[in-house]
Amino acid sequence: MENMAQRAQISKISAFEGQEVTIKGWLYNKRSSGKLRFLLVRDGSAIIQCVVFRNDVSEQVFADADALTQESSLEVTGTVTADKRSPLGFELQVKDLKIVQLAHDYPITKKEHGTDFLMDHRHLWLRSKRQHAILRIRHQIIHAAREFFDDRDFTLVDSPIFTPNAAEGTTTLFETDYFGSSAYLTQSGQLYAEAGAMAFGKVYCFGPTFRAEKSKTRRHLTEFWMIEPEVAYFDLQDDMQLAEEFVSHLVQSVLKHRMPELLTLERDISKLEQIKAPFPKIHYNEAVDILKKHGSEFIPGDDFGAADETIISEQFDRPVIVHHYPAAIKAFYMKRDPQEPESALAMDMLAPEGYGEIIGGSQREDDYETLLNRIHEHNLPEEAFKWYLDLRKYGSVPHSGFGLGIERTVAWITGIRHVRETIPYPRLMQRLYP
RNA sequence: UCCGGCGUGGCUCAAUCGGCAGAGCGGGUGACUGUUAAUCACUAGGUUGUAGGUUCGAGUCCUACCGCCGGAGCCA
Repeated sequence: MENMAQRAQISKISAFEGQEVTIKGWLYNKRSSGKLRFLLVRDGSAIIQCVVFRNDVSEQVFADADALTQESSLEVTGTVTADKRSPLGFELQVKDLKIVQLAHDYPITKKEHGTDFLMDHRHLWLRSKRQHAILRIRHQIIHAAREFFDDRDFTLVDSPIFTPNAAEGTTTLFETDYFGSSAYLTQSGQLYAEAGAMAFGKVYCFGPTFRAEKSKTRRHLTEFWMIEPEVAYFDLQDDMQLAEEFVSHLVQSVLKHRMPELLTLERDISKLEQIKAPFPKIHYNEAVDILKKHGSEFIPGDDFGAADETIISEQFDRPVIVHHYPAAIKAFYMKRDPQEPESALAMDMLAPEGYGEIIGGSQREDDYETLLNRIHEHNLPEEAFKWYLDLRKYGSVPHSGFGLGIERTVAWITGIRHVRETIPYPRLMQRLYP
């Protein structure tokens, strides 16, 4: 391949109409008809059909086109032409072709495969259209999340992954050996974010979190990503408003920038278009009334099960925030409402269409003595929380925050059933490879 | 951990009442000048998850084990 045509990215190919370009990529699929070979070439940005006509190329080039197998890497040079038959709108009339490497027996074929097989080949599965669409939307959601907080003058203050103690008990933590003593993988960055809020006013952290729960459902991973804002001088009302504006922004950003991907996934766009703040906000007791009305066997005072969450969320056309949960079922650090001491100033946001809880948040306990008592009541080691208690000793203020699970949010917005496809390499109870 | 389901070529599946293990895709060979999961012809490819049992005969029935899937609990 001696000629030096300009290099083109397929997604930007319209700018090169009529010109000769070189595309470097991989063979996505190949079809043929007589003296024609249709090469579907992908370069990571998009897929373009490259047409090889026997009379236009050397014998060697035509033979190479014939020999190409699925996912072989190649460089192809030709003229960009507009074509109404093409989904992209453009094709490449091939003049020259160079095989970079010939792939043998690519395991993922054009017919359907089972999830377990595909997950065993997750490193290759990422090349498929559907996975591209999902992961590009994930990228958009993460971009929009950072953009949202950055535009509001939040500072990114990340929390550690190794932690000496548990935020809410130790049973669901992954324990690791840390130079002879124990360290746990974090299950929330929140406590550290609180320290950040006392230093910077408005902060967020964004990173992976780990839960050793033996959960086998479509909503659970053992390793997932969470974005957690925390704000000083913020009460529960402020927190709920921030949460609804945040989620609204994520959805609108995906609608604005990732419509082709949503269409690839056959997402019902009308369901997303109505996701605009404000969201409905209901008291825990109102949620209980809804469950009663719909014949649930729910026992007031308990936390909602998956079926209960679905019943509640089905009453609304956008995410619903449930607040004032019984303090008894909530974490030790949540502040109780002085007006109703049995209730925590806590809130959860339930996504529509049965995707479950995507946000959990609260106003935090800011009184030193009260928090110390809670730590004792929950049988947590006081020593490990000394630094956390310091925050209540040196200029304590009301503050609130929440955590949003990225994978559940991606599953909901993309409309895919299971969270395992919303992360490049899902970690599940039975899945640690690749 | 509990409940339910499924293990058959590389992949996705079929095989009637217990009676010759089959198809499509992928691989190989060939045909075709506009294919869209191209199509067509030919071809290779099997210890039916493992171990035992019932039977003249087991992919099919029974027992145990292993693996996976779905759901529950817990949570984001």
